[in-house]
Amino acid sequence: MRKIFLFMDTIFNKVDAKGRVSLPSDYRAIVKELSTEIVCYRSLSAPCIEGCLEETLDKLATDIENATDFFSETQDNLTNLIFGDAKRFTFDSTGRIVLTEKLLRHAQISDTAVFVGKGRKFQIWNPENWAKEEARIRAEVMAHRPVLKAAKDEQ
Amino acid sequence: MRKIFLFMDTIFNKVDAKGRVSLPSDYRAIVKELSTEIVCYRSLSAPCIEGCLEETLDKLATDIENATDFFSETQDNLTNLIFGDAKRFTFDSTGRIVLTEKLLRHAQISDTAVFVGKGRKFQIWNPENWAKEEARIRAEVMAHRPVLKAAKDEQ
DNA sequence: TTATTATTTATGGTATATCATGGTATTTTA
DNA sequence: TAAAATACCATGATATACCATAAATAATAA
Repeated sequence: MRKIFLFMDTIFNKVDAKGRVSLPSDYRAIVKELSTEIVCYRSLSAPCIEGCLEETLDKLATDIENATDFFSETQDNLTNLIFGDAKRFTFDSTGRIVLTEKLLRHAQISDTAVFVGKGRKFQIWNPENWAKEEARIRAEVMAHRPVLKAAKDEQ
Repeated sequence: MRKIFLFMDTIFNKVDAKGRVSLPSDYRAIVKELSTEIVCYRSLSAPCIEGCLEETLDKLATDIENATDFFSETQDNLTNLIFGDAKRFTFDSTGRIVLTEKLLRHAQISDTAVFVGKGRKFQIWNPENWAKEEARIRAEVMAHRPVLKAAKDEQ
């Protein structure tokens, strides 16, 4: 089995009237090689869709199982929110998934979707929102550059 | 055998006069693939029905047998409640289960049931109650953002 | 390098299968 | 035998799988 998998790059794909989008071919290759599936959900922190491998969520479910007992309410809220929102997406022979109305609305996506790699996860943005977000992140990282450097030096 | 099984998504289905509801097809696929059954019981903490795979309850029974240290009186009482309340639900050729009066009353469900995925478990809600509950959870999770972040980072 | 060809990928359209749901028949059991 | 529970059938709506073409990328030869 593949040791390394990383969602990378930024890809612009068309979304048709039915919500169909081609999953970037690199992403598809990962899914195939690991014989798993993609899971998507509304990001809790931004107006975008978040995606990961099903096994990533499975790991989370197992962690929760082990960390708490069957009746625990500690993580109860979290599981409702995450798993209640998440949905499995399989792609057809041409490599497309069909995004739901709920997800598209949350990310304000109409005719174009931007896939942004995040390593173990990826995000799907509306092009304009992503442009703004990228600029914001760049600015913030630049502003915190010295802190980042200091943190590295400390190790 | 399937590597991963997760109850996910939020699905609204009709409940007819006999208490019949379609089990979401994704849920049915899991039951079929693992050749097990669905078990439902009244949630101990909320006005909803809780469901899981029979083998999940079996695991719970085993865990309690083995974990003598944690065999507290309260846990013992809880298991009495769960196992005493739990009931197997098989679906017919069209994929429907028939919920009992007791369960429907507890969840205040009349004509529509909302299936909410929770990973290894799922819940069945009355639509209005679920809307309120979801809002409550969202608010609470946002307030405890740092905890969420820590939990997410662990995966 | 540049031109040409071969492959893979993206995307529009359509046929097909699946699903949810109302209804009916059959079996169970009280 | 009546009442209830269960299994089966029918249908419209929806989602899925498949086909065809265009675009883009990679590979090969000049």
